[in-house]
Amino acid sequence: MRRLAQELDTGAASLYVYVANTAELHAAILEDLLGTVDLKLAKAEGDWQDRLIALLDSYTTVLFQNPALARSALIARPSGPNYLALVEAILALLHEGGMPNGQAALALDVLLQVATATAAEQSARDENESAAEEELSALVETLHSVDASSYPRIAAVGDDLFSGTPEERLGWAFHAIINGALATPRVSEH
Amino acid sequence: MRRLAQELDTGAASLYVYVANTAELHAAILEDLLGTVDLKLAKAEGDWQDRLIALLDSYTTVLFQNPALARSALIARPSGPNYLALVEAILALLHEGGMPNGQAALALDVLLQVATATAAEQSARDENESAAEEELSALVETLHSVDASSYPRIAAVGDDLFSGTPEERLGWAFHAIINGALATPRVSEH
DNA sequence: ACCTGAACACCGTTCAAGT
DNA sequence: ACCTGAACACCGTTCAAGT
Repeated sequence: MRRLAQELDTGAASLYVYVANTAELHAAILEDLLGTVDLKLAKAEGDWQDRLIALLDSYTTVLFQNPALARSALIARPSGPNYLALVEAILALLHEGGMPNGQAALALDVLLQVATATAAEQSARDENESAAEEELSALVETLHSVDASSYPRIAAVGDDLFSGTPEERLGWAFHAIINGALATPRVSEH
Repeated sequence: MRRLAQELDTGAASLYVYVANTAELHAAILEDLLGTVDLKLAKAEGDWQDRLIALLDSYTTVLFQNPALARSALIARPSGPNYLALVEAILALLHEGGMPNGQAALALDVLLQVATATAAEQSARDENESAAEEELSALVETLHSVDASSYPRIAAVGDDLFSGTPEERLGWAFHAIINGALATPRVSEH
């Protein structure tokens, strides 16, 4: 609030004429930013699943550009036209892939959540790079030096826990969620 | 920091002898809290998949108990023995279900991320209940009154976007991710 | 080695007073 | 209706000085 007010050469109090609180401000900025998501990716050629993943990648990239926003997007979702257009595009692709509505509604949530959370995670690292590197190397060290008799599965999986680029890992996650959503009926057996 | 210091009848500065910053403090508290996750659920009777979901539910419940912590857990993961034990238990169940190591490593990430993000989302709502209710009803209203010709898929899916309890929705997400992870090889075709 | 008070540099939000 | 300054009630972190 104070930073934005300064940018606008006014006092922070003045902003409260236009916005109720910081959460609302964040949601408004995000809604605006969502205008830069490339919706044309949904209508390109190729497999519906690949187009959906391209669209989700575009959404993730947009969030990556604004660290603090990604974090608040996890909590306060926007509801403007740009957000609706993104939701519509995702639902349309899931429909094209033959996913029943009930499952598509849930898949939408999980896909956006994973994309948003990944951006939030990564952007936090950007803000404090040295600390993040230290923490990661500490975790890698811990997991490597882990006692194979106490933690046999961690030892067995080993390097796989960290292998692959973030992009590959996120791409796999999208694929897995889409595949799983297709195969998982909504009224399950328990 | 200041609140914890007050609780301990000391100044905030004193805490920096034991902890480098707030992120480290949060990670330490979370690591401690993870000791209350019920790992016995992994060794109970029944389907490995149901046991895995019970374990993930237990993890989610623990995070629900501490709102602020869930949010920071998305960014700074702990690396203590309780965290390792949880990771080991999840990997063991995925192994029991016949999931290859490479896929299990990625599935672990996605499952914990979804659980953590869900707790973070929900806990933020707890902190400002009235604002959250308003926001949700505004979103429901928006999605209901949406122009069916501009957003046909949103209109078609309709109530499914909000149906089901949070528990059911999260349970479905876990199921879908596990199913998808089993069916999605790591080196994909693109 | 551990603790302290005080200070620095920030936040979001409210409110009476102005135009 | 919109804007302002000032204040309130917070933060995390640092640092010189104490024990």
